[in-house]
Amino acid sequence: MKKKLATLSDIARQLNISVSTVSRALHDHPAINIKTKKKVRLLAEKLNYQPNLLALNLLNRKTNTIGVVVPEITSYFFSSVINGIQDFVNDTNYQLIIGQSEESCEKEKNILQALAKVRVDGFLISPTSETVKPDYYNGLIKSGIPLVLFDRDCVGAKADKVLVDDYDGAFQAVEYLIKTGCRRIAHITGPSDLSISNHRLNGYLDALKKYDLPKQEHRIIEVEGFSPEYGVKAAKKILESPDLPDAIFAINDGIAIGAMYVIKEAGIKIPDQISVVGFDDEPHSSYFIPPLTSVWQPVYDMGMLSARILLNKLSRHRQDKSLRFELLKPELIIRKSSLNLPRE
Amino acid sequence: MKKKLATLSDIARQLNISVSTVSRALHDHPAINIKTKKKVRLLAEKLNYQPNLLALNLLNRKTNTIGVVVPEITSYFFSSVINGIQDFVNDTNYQLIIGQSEESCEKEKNILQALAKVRVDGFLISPTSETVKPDYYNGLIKSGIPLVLFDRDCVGAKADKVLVDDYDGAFQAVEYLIKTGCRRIAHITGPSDLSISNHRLNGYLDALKKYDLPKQEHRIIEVEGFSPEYGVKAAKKILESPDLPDAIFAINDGIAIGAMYVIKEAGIKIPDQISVVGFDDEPHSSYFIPPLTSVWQPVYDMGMLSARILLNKLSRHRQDKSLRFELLKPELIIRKSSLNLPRE
DNA sequence: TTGTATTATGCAAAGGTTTGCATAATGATT
DNA sequence: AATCATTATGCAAACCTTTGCATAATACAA
Repeated sequence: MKKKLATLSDIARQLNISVSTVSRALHDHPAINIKTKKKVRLLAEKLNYQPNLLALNLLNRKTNTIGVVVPEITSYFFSSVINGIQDFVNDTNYQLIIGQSEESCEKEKNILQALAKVRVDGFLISPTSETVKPDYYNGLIKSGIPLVLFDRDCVGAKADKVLVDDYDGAFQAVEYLIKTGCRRIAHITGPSDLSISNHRLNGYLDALKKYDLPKQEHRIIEVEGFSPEYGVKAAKKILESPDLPDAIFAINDGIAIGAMYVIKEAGIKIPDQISVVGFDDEPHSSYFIPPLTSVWQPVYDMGMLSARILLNKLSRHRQDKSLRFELLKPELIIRKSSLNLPRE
Repeated sequence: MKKKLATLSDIARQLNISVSTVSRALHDHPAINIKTKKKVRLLAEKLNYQPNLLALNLLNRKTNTIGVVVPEITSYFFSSVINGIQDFVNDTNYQLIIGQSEESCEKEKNILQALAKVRVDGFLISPTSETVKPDYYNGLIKSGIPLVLFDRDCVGAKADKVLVDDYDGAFQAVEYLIKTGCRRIAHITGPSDLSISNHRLNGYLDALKKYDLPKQEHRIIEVEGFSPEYGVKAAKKILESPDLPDAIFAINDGIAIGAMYVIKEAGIKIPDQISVVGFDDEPHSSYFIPPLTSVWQPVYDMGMLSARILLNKLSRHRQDKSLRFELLKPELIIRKSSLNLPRE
């Protein structure tokens, strides 16, 4: 049943002319007689001729496909970035192939390998929390496949990078907490190999330092994942201590939401007793009670920009060695899970 | 810099044998001398020979790629289905190309067209809420591209279908509400062209009927979208009326969450005064206070199964005309946004 | 009529692989 | 020595398109 589509030679045969003439006619080549062109176009239309992209791929040694590899697609964060990528790519004739590394370095490598095998023209990658060495990335780059890293950094990778200024976002959040009178600010941080964890942690620490607040080890809790259940765990640990914090700055909204749940269940008032601030500003977050204060990130723009940089690089065949490093600005969105005015 | 990878003819030249021998040697063809095979394999290894898939695609007239088209990827629901698809496909040598229709029939058509052009071997589609005629789908099928519809139905499409028994899920939810003493149950329904809206609405209506409760038009509110802000709008409308419901069954969790927000802000107690039930059982939903009662759907399995059916179909070259219709069972997850025991 | 310019078309290679068929080379049989 | 069977290899077509170069066909000038 697999209907064979019409090819150039079908048209050529029916019109008793050569394949090359047909090809040129359809491309409006000046050397072709106008009457021939008309005949060819008419028949092509009638036969619903579609150029065979597989043949073109082979000829041009490119697929017009780019590989996107993210830790997971079920999170609002990454799916929104992909959204931005999609929207940019939509206006081009590129297609997206998407892979999930599930935070596994091994798995990431397999995906990259598979996608290199199907000859994607370039990569957009957000490294796993395990990926610490840039070797494999650099191998791909060296073999001629350009690559843009987004959201998460991998130090030493010779790739373009589009990141968010996590340090700044964290600093804003914590400075704001301090200005509203919080003095015992806890931080729930992420996997320590992850660039964003460290940048946010540093932002937190530097904000404390700026206002001469002590760094207190026991107020820094590390979690291994980003979903609410890890927030629940962390918050329970925090509440066990008799020395309660007056604010919690969580590495992301998922964690913050888990924490809020535990805190409210324990009968502690948010924000009167404890302020809570998240990171990501997920759409759901503003429908919690109280709505969650959070650091918004330009996720969609990050996707758009990453795609733009990659496609731009692909379009200039002579590759220039220059690498772009973009640092997008996050923004603190203040809602009711934190105070508006200094406490008492 | 674009390094050219080794080809069969590179190997052949160096070994002074023909390309076909090399090809056969690498495929362990019985007619090839064992010593030749060894030589070839050794050199192939050394040159890091990778078969050029573009050439194979052209030769086999297939790409080992399948197109997935969903209304949006940023929702938990669809991204989880994709997750299931990915996981199934991972163990094969198929790749996924993903498109977003954004609930626009026009856009969906464009995507399908583009993907057909790049010669995907098959489609996994969840139709938009606008897609009412199956013509374009059937066109694709007729042209030889198999197609599996998931989650949302399109009546008349001659495709395999993997759906969830939305009717049953809604019926379960509403029957449970009735059994816990609710008598004035409102329903927030979705776009009326959408199969899932109708099935859930019918489940709601039939449950009422079974318990001799009247269908009350003013308790049925239609929304055009699935995110919380639509739930807010709908709930406001419901609260305007003096005749408050004692339960709200929302078409999905997003709507339910928006509604809960408004209800709680209005100082109405959940579930004491109004029970709220959603649909989808998103991970966030259990961290609201009160945690949301919701109808869980086997999203991941739906993805897995859809992919399995499609790949199965692709593997048997003689296509059989038989179409599968799978109806997966949802499950009511009772939490604290609804009563456990009959009221009063 | 011959030569030159102009215009329109075709040939063939390239891109990399697989595979049916033909053939070369070897060994065995009579 | 001649014939046959066996084993190993190569040729060429097919998948479909683009494009440099050659050539055919026509018109025009000398």
